Amino acid sequence: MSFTKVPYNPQEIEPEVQKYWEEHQTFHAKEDASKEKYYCLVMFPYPSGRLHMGHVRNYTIGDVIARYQRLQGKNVLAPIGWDAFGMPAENAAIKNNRQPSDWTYENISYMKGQLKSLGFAYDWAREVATCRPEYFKWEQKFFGELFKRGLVYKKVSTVNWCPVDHTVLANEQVEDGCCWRCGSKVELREIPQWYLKITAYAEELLKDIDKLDGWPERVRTMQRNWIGRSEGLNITFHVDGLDDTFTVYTTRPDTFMGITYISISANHPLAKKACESNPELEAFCKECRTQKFAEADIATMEKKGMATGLYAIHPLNGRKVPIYVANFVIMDYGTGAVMSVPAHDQRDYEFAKKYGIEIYPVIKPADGSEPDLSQQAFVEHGIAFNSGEFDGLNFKEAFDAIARKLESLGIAERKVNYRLRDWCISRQRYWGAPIPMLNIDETGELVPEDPENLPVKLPEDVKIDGVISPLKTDASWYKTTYHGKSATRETDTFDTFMESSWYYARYCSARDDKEMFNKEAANYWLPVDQYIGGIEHAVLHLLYARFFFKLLRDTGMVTHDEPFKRLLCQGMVLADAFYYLNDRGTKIWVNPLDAICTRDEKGNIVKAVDKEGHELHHEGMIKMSKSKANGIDPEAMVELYGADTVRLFMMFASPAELTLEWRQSGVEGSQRFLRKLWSQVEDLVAAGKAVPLDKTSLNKEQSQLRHLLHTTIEKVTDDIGRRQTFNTAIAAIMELLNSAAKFTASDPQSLAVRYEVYNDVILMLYPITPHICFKLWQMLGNEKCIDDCSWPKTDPDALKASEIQIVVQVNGKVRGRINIDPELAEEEIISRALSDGSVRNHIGDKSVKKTIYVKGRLVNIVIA
RNA sequence: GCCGAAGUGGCGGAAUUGGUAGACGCAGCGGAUUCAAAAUCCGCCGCUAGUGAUAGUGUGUGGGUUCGAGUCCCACCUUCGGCACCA
Repeated sequence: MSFTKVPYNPQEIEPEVQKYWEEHQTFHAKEDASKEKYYCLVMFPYPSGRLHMGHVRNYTIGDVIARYQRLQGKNVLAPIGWDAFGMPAENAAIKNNRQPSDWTYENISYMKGQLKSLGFAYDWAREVATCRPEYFKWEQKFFGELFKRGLVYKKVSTVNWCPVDHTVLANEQVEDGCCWRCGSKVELREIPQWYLKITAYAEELLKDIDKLDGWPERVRTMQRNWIGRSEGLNITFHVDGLDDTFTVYTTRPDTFMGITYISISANHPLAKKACESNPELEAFCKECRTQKFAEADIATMEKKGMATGLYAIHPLNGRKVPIYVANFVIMDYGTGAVMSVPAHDQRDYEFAKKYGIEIYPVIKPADGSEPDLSQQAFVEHGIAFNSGEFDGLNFKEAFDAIARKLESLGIAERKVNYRLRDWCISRQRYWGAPIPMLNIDETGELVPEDPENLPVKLPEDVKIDGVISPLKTDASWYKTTYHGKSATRETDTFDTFMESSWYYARYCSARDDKEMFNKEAANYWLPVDQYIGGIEHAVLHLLYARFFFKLLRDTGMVTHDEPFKRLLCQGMVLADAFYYLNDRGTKIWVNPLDAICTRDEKGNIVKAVDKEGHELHHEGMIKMSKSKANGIDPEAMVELYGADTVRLFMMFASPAELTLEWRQSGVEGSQRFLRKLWSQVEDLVAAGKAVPLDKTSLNKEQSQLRHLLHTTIEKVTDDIGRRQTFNTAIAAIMELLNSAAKFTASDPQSLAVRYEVYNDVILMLYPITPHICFKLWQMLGNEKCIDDCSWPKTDPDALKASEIQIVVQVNGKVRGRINIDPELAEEEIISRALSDGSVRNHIGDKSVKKTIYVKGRLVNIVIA
């Protein structure tokens, strides 16, 4: 039989294989109690128009894991969908005078084609788009349920407000105190918004972080810090001369006897009361309220305060301490009032210095020395003094003693506080799921829309002007009735994080039209075994989703406590960035593919010019972004190299959690590897057909190749399955193939070993480069489709080596290598090591003090 | 300021539990093939000295523990990420 070699042509084979998968519905997932399930989830994309490399990296990692688990015999669910609500659709609508929905659906359709061209093994029958009423209907229904359970409330709160655009701005949309769109100065405004009581779950969300042992430690730390639990005391004070009290929160009751003033928020009721008779204070409070309150700026903001003229009575020593309004006290945390101990709190110290308030030390270091308060506060835990009956107590003793004393007076209680705030889910936007609440006009009562009237859909054919949401101007939409009474709909929409908090559960029965999702299906698939996405969601989405899952559990929808067992956060994708300066000195960024680079002999870029001849400045490797024009279009790369090359490069060039540097030469290297693999398989097929392997009659070379194959299978299995170090798995396969390529014998048993090697290599590469493996598997003469095959098994006989090399060190330095039978006794190995020529030279006439043998690795000879 | 992660050849990175530092790849250099180029194949490739065998040296810096340290401990430097008046 003649055999003609044809070059590897991904552009031809990839669409062909993709068509096969589509026609055979290869990746349709069905619940099957007899099989172990594996739910592999990637963070669904926002349909912005085109995939970017970050998506491709995320989804390639997910696809490798899903396909690997499939070969492991698991029943795999790998779904995909669209996080389809959000601002960009409204911006595009303004710019192009279009409907947000049309823009979104067109993008979905285009990006779906892009995903398919990358060969991802998704179950497309479970595709969801969160902007579809069939999806958000259930979210609205669930919201009504939460309202009835008391987990939803409406309250007035302070937000960034643009007076020109008549809209709320997110903190990120405020630039230097001005509106990002129109540039007018942002005001703070108090408007009513809907909240979900995530703080009711703060304790459990914190505690259950301990269970998430499949999550990166940094994400767990970030969530712990975000929740920010602290233990302290709420203490009530009387206001001197008034029949009025207020409460402070403190984590340092041990410093209680050192209070010299009280700080309260400008929004504190006491402050408001004091303002009534004090116009100067009123002006100051107003300034505090309108100052920019994005948290990052607060830290660097000048600490300012003003005396209210009111005094509080210290409940233990009876002293009158002044009450100040301070711009750094937040009404939303604790009680909005702080007992100030300048001797032992740095911020209080600075404030006291500035306003000439007494500093009174009550804690000294454990060594008994006096605290030095000349430059700064003494903030560490220590021993109480100047504190009467509490003198001599350490932090914990003083904390407890003072707490008990104040509790016995009925003016204090122990209190746990969280940094976490309730989740504001109102957005003054059009392109989101309407909040399904009604205001009954006559009574002002707030009620959720009846379930049978859901979904509350968005009006169609709207005019978006970017100033005011069409929901707020369309009376035919918001005017309605509720059980015969006239009512007004809520015109705000949900924060889009609502939709992404439960989509993974919806995938379990994505077409269900009777309920949010089918409980049986959800409890079969959930929790998600592996979740993959960007680190930017470390707190936001990943915290909301955990919270939502607990809500689903408490309403009886799911049985587990946590939605995501194992989490992988992939690193950013970087590329070279180049710019030149135009006549006005503005940086003009040029795409790296358009930069012609001259490199020195070490490969460093010494000169770069673009096509028009501008000399370019090389900024280095930075995150791919539109503004730096250094994004590499995945679609163009797939057209040029094929999906398998792109996938291989992404998985090989760096570990999944680290940044990935996009290098064209590296991509070409990946393609070179696939071409070599293709050609080697062709050579093997041309050399002859495989005969059954006879393990008893192998020569040394054949045994050695089999040994390498099976140790490689062991390593690759561990690297992909446990360690998730895909780059080292690929390196090990490359190493194996480098050896296999040198093995050209074509006697029947050699062919048998070579077929074993290539079959197993192709199975191991299948999760990473599925198209080429699909074809090569067929070329090797396998009849069963590779999609239905099993991961290669290691042969224990082949894992044993007949001879191993061990290193001989003298005083810890490598001086020789000896080949031994691994079963050899230790004394014999040491005696062989001692007789090695080079080792003998290094020992010379010195005496051997000690020998150390590390099994299968080395002998260390210690000499005087 | 606080918390976290990381510093290894020209570059991306490997070394999994304290045991051969630099796997694998990129770039580079030399050669084969070719009229030539591309592609492909073979070889070299941390630094210093040496024709070479080899020797010395080397994982951000300085100490320490150990037969043995990229890995553990202490101090410091740098970079990146997160949080930030949380009482």
